[in-house]
Amino acid sequence: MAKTPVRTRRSGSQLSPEAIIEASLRIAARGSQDAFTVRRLGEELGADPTAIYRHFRDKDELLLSVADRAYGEVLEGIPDGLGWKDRLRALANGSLRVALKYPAVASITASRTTRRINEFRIVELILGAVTEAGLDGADAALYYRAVADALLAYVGQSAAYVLFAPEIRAGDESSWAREYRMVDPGRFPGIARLGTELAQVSAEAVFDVRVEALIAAIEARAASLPEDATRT
Amino acid sequence: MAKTPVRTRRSGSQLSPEAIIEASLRIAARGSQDAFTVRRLGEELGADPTAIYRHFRDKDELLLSVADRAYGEVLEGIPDGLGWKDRLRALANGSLRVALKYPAVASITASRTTRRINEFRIVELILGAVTEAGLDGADAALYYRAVADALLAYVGQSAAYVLFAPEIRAGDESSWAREYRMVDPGRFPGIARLGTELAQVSAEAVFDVRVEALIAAIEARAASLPEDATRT
DNA sequence: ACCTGAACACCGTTCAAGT
DNA sequence: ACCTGAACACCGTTCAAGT
Repeated sequence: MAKTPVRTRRSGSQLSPEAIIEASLRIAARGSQDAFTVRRLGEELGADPTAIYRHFRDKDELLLSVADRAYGEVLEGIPDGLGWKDRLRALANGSLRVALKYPAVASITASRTTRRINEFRIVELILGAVTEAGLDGADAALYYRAVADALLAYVGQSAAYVLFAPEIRAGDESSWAREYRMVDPGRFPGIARLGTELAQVSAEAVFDVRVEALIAAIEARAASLPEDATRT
Repeated sequence: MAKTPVRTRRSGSQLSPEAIIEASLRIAARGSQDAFTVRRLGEELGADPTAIYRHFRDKDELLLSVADRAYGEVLEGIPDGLGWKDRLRALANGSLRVALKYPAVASITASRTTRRINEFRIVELILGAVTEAGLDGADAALYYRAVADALLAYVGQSAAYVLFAPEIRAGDESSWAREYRMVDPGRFPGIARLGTELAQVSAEAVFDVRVEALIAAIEARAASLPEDATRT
């Protein structure tokens, strides 16, 4: 029984890069209950697992293409007409949303460059925001990188976390309520005093603090520049 | 030929958790040229690969123990007597240094909790810093989490990056000089205008911006509180 | 031109057998 | 009480063979 393929699309077997990317996203959307492997991909496509090597050099090239498709989903969710701060907030929130939708992709992509069209669009969006904030030249480049790398790191971290096996996650989550509540108050006074508050912090609030810290840093840098920085 | 084990410590084979952790750190310190696998660990110890299961439940439990040992190295590098800002800077710089020393460990630990002694000490250090900055209660807990998660995300991202195969890294690094220089200036004016500056941003400068943004956020939050926040 | 399937060189982990 | 080694259920990828 247990071996019948999910979708039997054999014989014809007309594969294409698009079909493979879409199948990858379907698998990635299943989160921790379905690993994103070449063999699983073959099953999902109703083809031999190695058939994808006819359309992508290796799994890494496929991954970058899939990630760029996910970037496209992020961009679709960002409305027009926002000021630079709200544009960055929309980018951050959208990135987190899409990363949690496809955690297997987001967790691997966190330190990668897709060098594809939607990444270009996101780079342009961030550059536009820091420029609108009043930065230019080396400053704009530096703060662009800080924002881009930080966002990738944040959402990649969140994605990796939801991918952990449930037992591991349960252990990590309960640690504030267990191990951290049993520390010696003499040796760890801060932990003992703030144990309750530490257990109650929400991931959303932490994410907000981190995003707002970046926005404030851009604003502070722009404010520290000489007035004549009103570029043409 | 090619099969002689690196260190033959057989027959006696007196393994211990400490010896296994130290062998793990030696392997992890070899970075991308030597994967941190159970089989490699057996070779390093001059024992059968599966012998470690007599001392650790599974690879994950070993990893957390190894990570906590690495946290100890971070703490050793932080001098006494620093103010809260310099303490956080020393923690950030030390974390990055140790993460790049043992990238295989740091890249996996970025979204984990070791629940071991040195993690407690780092939590206490950060809590002490935000308290000294003037935060308390839910605020202290929230900004603790923002700092801790951000640091883990930053150094984990950096560690994952140096672990990539050289070809992949070369492709990512050259992208600013190649793909990003060939974009259509009409469609991506920001990229076209700042291409040179983007290629020149250093990873250290980006890291600094991110760390200083966190410190400034703590300071701003503390400054926004009513005066009477001079706790007992 | 594209797909198949056996095969290779890897993983982490279990378990019966040794000492 | 601890270590060994065969074995299992996985990985990504190559390549000769099919159509």
